[in-house]
Amino acid sequence: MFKKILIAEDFQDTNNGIVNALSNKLHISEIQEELYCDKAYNRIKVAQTNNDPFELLITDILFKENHVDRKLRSGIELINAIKTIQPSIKIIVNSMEDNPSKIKTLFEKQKIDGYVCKGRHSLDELAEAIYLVYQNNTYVSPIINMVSNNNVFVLDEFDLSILKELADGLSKKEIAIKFKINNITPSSESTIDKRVSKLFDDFGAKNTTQLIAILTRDGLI
Amino acid sequence: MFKKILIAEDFQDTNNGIVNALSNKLHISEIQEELYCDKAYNRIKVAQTNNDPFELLITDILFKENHVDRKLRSGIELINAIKTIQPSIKIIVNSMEDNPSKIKTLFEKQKIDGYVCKGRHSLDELAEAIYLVYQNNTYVSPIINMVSNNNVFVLDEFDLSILKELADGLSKKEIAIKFKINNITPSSESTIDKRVSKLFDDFGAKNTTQLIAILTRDGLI
DNA sequence: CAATCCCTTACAGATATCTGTAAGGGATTG
DNA sequence: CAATCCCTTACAGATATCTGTAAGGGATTG
Repeated sequence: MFKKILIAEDFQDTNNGIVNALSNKLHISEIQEELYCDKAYNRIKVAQTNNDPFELLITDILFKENHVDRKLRSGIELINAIKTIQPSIKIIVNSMEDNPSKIKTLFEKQKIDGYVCKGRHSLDELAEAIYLVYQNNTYVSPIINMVSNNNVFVLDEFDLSILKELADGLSKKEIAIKFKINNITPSSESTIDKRVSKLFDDFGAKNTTQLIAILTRDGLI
Repeated sequence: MFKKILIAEDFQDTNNGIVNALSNKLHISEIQEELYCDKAYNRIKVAQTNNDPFELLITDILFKENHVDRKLRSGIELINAIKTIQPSIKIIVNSMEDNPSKIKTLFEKQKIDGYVCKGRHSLDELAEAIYLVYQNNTYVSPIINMVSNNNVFVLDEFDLSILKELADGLSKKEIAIKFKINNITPSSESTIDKRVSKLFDDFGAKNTTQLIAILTRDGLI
């Protein structure tokens, strides 16, 4: 079993709960914890320099802002940074996110080894995840339906650019002008119109306002 | 100090963390925990019937849905239900919510005794809150600026009705018709227009789409 | 009780949104 | 290489949005 684990999680109660559970259930000798991404990064870097590296990182995605200046602003940035200095480290993400396509991206881009969705069985699932990841397998919380995700409509970069500008209060004419200035193509108002109308169909929205409401609520923009 | 406490919190890790911390720090003899609102309610009811009531409830606001049928769907509903059977019980809410006006409402309507915002100091704050609430004082996490809230624009019921319909894709004309049918007054399209325009100013939005984006992101609708 | 304030409502005019039609052009197919 | 498909673009017409003006009416103020 893993001997040295780091937990990065900004909620003190959750952090504490994980440490306690892992100490009791899995008998891991060294569990350290950090409340900030930057500190977690430094700790992993130092451990590696001292030839006593961490074997597993358990991290959240969202970290609350506060007055402290920080370079790494999210679990994703933390993982990216750590993977460049210690690519072999195992990573399990423990977060509230339940959007399958976002979790899929974590496995594909961040090359994580396990995903545990915070909920009524987090701790049991986390123990299971650690067990499987130790054996070079992957783990995803059963509540996340990774299969049905194939039918879900995917927003590409162009769609997202349009949607973000709309949520920012720009009219389609203004977006067309902005795209032309920034050499984003296609850029005609008509094409933007067409794209947004297609999204109405995909997401069952009657107009732009409802579309933005749906996507904002789902955290897609 | 309190002798009998119930914790209602659906995240197993958080729940576990709170129980551990309170056992160690405050030496409270009886700490029970529940992952569901309905079960928390029953436990409090039974304890009261047996003349061994809980003295303090620590609860979250949001509870994840799952396949289980449930009557009480949120911490707020749980508090309301409990206050009707045991008005004297002390209540501390422990949640991610950081909107001052929503927290203010909890104190005014749900008559809670303390509010702890989940974060890097949750456990320390929770211990402090329990200590103060035991002495019949109230507690609010310092990060919540309850004072500046006075300047924050408040959405009344009428504003909310309009905004929810807009987010649901109805045009202003359709909203006017719906209001007339449901005898919600005022109901003219012109008045609805005016209200929404005022909200543009309040929240710095250029149009309806941006307004709904802002309010949805902030969780106000 | 007259003046004032605030809310509701109507209406008008300039834009913006939404839907549908159609043309053109690059890429793919047979 | 002709046919087809898909994407981009333009344009038109019906609605919807947004802003501003103004009238009326109830509540408050002096």
